[in-house]
Amino acid sequence: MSVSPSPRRLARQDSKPLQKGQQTKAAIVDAALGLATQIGLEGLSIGALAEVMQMSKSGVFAHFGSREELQISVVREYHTRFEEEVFYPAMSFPRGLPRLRALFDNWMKRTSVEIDSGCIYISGAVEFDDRPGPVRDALAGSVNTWLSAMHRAIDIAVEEGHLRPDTDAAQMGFEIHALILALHYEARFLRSPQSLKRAVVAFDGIVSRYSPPSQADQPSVRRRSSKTA
Amino acid sequence: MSVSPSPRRLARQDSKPLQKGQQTKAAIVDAALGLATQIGLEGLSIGALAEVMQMSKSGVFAHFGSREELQISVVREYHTRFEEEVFYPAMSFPRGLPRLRALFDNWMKRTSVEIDSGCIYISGAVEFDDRPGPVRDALAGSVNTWLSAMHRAIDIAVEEGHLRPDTDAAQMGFEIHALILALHYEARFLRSPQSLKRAVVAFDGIVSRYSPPSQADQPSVRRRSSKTA
DNA sequence: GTAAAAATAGCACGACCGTTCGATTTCATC
DNA sequence: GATGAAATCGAACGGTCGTGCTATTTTTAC
Repeated sequence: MSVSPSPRRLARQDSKPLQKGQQTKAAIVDAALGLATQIGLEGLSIGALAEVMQMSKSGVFAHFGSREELQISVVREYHTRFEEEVFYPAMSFPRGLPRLRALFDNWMKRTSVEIDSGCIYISGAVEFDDRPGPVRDALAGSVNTWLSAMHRAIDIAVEEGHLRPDTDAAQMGFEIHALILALHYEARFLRSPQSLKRAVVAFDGIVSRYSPPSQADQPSVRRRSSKTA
Repeated sequence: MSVSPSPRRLARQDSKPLQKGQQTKAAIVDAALGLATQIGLEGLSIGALAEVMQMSKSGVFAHFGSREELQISVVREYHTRFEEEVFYPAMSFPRGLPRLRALFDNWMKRTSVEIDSGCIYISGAVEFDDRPGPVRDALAGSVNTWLSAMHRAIDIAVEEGHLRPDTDAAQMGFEIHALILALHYEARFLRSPQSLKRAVVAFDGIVSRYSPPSQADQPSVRRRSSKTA
């Protein structure tokens, strides 16, 4: 947690004054997220987490009451950061294609370029696709929220005339999602250095396929603001 | 193993006659593969495997000598079946686009339609992307072999004139691979029933983008043998 | 400063893990 | 059927796991 959740904030309103413990809980979740992005939500163990935090196992455990609750906290924290680093920054871009492209760019960076790479939306999907329960629900809920946001961005691009009027947002979203998954796979597992470039090229291909026929036959080159020029 | 490895076969040539044990070892690997496709290679435990096989833990263990060797055996078995069910059947299709499409169709079915779905090339990639060792090597080797085979199919389609001469096989392979990953993700984790259709539509989109300009502007509809007609 | 409350530590439990080893059973071969 | 080898079992070891208890320390509130 770079920005502390300001423990004093909730001192008002009732008798629960949000003590110091909440602060260390946030620190624990932060460390847990770091571990989870490397070894997965299932690989996350309270013992290892306690060692990183230099605390006792039971001290860590007491903050959550169960391992499952810890995992859910991690998913929620990841959701928050994903919003902050991928979604909100893209919202300041102009409606339509520029915004959609910003979403994709941020998503790519978040997923496989950053130091602590490894996306728990991807690893978690593999770990929990056969395991029902609250962790899976939290995971799927976050992913669906994010995918819906992307669909909305596509719809806006259609409204703005940047994409064909008959564009199926779910279909195009599927194809964009696919690129992120392939980027994650080939960059992280196969260690193919070309994959980032491949994802960008493929994204341009998708966009050109959904572009209205009025535009050039091959608008596949990058055009961030060339439309206004 | 539906077809037994014929224990008598090696009775010649030297003193190792390939006893009955090899047969049960094959049965163990078969059961292990079933477990691994559901809970992953990492989730595979010798105890659970022994229970399925109705054997003692040590009886199972003795066939492999280590858990890692068991995992590698599972990867090799999966590789063999993947070849048999995806690669070889497609080889009987005509060179070029029909064969490439057959590869994709078989791959789709294998990956997310069959009963025991869950592809260890996908789950394994997530589990071992940060964990070096022989299991990871075996996994990456198999995947690379398969991806290379697909690249060759693309190159053949170029030779046959079914795709543009400047087609980058690695790029197009990346995009096709992406569709399989998205299909696995959305069908298996998000349980979206539309995903198979989306993958097919997206594949047609990719093919049309790499099709030579001589063909129609929108050859995105299925055309298995319409070219000859 | 003192007392209540919250946070943390220490310890132990039962369960499962991979692995080892010696005993025992099953098999292949003469 | 006897014999040696191969396959399998049973029990145990050290380890880690999540979790539940009871102290003890630290923080908060008056």
